[in-house]
This record gives sequence, C-alpha cells and structure tokens, in this order.
Amino acid sequence: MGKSVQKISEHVSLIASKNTWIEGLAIQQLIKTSELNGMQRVAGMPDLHPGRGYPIGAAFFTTNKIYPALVGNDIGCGMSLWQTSAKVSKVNLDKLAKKFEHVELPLDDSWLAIIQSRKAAKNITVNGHDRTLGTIGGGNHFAEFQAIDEIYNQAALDELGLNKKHLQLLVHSGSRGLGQSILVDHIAKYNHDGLCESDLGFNDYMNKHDEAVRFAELNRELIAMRFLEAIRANGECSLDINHNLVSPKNIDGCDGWLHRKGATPSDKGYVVIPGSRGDYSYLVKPILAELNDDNSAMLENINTSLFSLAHGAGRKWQRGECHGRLGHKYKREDLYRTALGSRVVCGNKELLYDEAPQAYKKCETVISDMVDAGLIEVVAKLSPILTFKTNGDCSS
DNA sequence: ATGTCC
Repeated sequence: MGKSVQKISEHVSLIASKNTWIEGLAIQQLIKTSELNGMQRVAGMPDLHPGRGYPIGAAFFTTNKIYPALVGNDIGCGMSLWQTSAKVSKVNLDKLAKKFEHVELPLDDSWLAIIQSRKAAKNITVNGHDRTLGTIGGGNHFAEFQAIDEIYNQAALDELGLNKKHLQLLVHSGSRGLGQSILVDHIAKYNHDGLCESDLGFNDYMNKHDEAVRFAELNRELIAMRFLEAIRANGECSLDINHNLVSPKNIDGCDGWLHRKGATPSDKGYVVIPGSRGDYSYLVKPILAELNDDNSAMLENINTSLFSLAHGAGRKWQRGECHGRLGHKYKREDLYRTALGSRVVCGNKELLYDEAPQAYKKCETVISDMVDAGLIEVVAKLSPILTFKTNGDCSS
C-alpha cells in the first residue's frame, strides 16, 4: 500500500507508484507551489500534470491565507452523474449522435423560468453570465453517455439507485466565463500573493468563489437537463462533485484552507473518475479515515492525500502538441470512433486531437494507484457510448 | 480553462 504514496519532501506527497508516468515539470511545479507562504502540505494525485505555473491534479493545504490562482479560472469545475430513463439496450449510435445539434447554443427563452427559479434556489444573484448556463465549454469539458460495464460492489450501486440497464450521463463542466472573470479581477488587484484571512478582499473573493461553485453546479444541472431533453428521457442526479475549489478544512487538528485544482474530494461520498473518451470511467467509493481508525498506515495516507483523489486519467501530452503527434497517423475521421466502440461528436479539429485518448494516461493505472494507497474502493466500471464535446466550427 | 491568442 505504501508503494503508491511517494514522499517528495517533508510536506509534499505524491499518490502514485513509481511505475506511473508523471511529467517532470509537473513535479517541479508541485514543489515550487509547496514553497508558497503559509503552505502546510501539498499532495499530488496520480493524474498530476503541468499547468500554467501551478500543476493540475493536486491539493494544497494552507493556514491563514488562500491562493485564488491555485484554484484557477474554472472555479467550481466538476463532474455530475445522471441516470437516465433511457435503456442501454435501445441505443442506436447513429441516431443518438444526431440529436445534439443545438446543445451548445445558449438556452432559449423556454428555459428562462427554470433558470430563474434554480438560480434563486441556489442563491445565485450574479447576472451577466446566464447565457453560458447550460453550455459545456471547451478544453477537457464534455457530456458523455455511458453504460455500466462491470459491477464490483452491487450494494453501493443500489445505494446510489443505479441500474445497469439504464444509460448514464456524465457531465464535466464548470463556471465558464464567471469563474474566469473572478480570477482575472482578483489577480489584477492582488497579483499571485494570495489573500490573508484578515485582508479586505478575502471575504469578497470567497463569496464570489462560493457563488461560482454554485453557478458551476447549476451549469452542469442545466447541461444534463438539455441533453436529457434532446434524447427525450428523464434523469436523476446521482452525484455532483466539484474538483476546482478552496474550502475550509481541519487536517490533523489544524484549521486551514484546502485548495483543490483538478483534485476530487474524498469526503463527499461516491465519485466518478473519468478516463479519456476512449477509456473506461470508474465509479468509486472513497475510503474514509473513520472507517480505518484501526489502521494507522491507511489513516496517514488519507491525511497525506489531503482528502483528495485524481479527477481523471491525467494528460500525458500537452494540449496543442497532440495534432502534431497524431496527425500523420490518424485522419480526422478516424477520431470519431474509439477503441471501445464509442462515438465522438466534436466539431473543432484541434479539440478533437487535443482530447484524443492517446493524449491521456490509461485510467486504470490512476485508479490502481489510489486503490493501492488505500484511498478508494472501485464500485463499477463505466464504458463510453457517446462523447459530446462541441458541434463547433467544422472549418477549424 | 476562457463569448479564447494571432
């Protein structure tokens, strides 16, 4: 179990076995970030990869101050899983792939009432970004129909109300332009110095941050609703977990702030760790310290992992270099089907290559690292059926 | 990541 937790320094750990490939630059960024003022502990997840200055796939625990730049621009980004009323056995891939022509446009006026009531219910008062509600965005964001492929813990699946016969819908998106504007405003005022709890801007950022988290949750809800509408099905949300956020947390008896950047919380119940569009995703049950207080080694792992897990398989290749690496071998048409037989809807050429399965690690290695570290139990394996990225501009 | 950078 200890083999998949690497101690990089006194307060920097990496949840990954020696065999799991992690880019050197990402480790450098992890160490650099650990040297920030007030930083108590840093934990890299097995999907750690380089970001813009700060790594992605990591959790950062500070006391007395927060670093909004560590959360990044996509405040509240996360994953939600919906069970649809549609049956897997009735899926016709050709027909299914054609049902999403309008899903990336702003929601039309027929959604106005539901948007207003859901905003009010979630205490979202910010205006000016409503046009992005219900839209997926770019990068690694997606909406993916999946089937439960293999079950390892039927009781857990029952607890979640999940049925193998039903088509599942996994949504990965965030707060779109809202989170971006909050970070840009913050950096313009405070640079990368972070904010002490006593600073005037602290509560202002945290209030805006918390609202952006709720906005991102609502965005995923509306994306799910419009995809369900597109296939004329009903659905129920099984889980919704944010992986980009900062929240108060007591760790090892110490009150502080836990920043998660591409790090899935392990203290919020069941989570889905998605593979690339050509790989399986895993529904997992985080193992809580309380359940293992008879096992000090496991407890220590849960603490050193900062109550966090990987948020995906992790990039192997940088964005932007994928077209060059794959272009000579794969034509554009080759990328609309995956090795698992699933389909891809993506109208943007660069995105099609950037998010190719080859650009990501095998999700199984990331999962087994966390199993070996005693952090999770795998509940079920989900296979992709149709991944929607964007209808996009087909000329690009 | 971004009503995206040229």
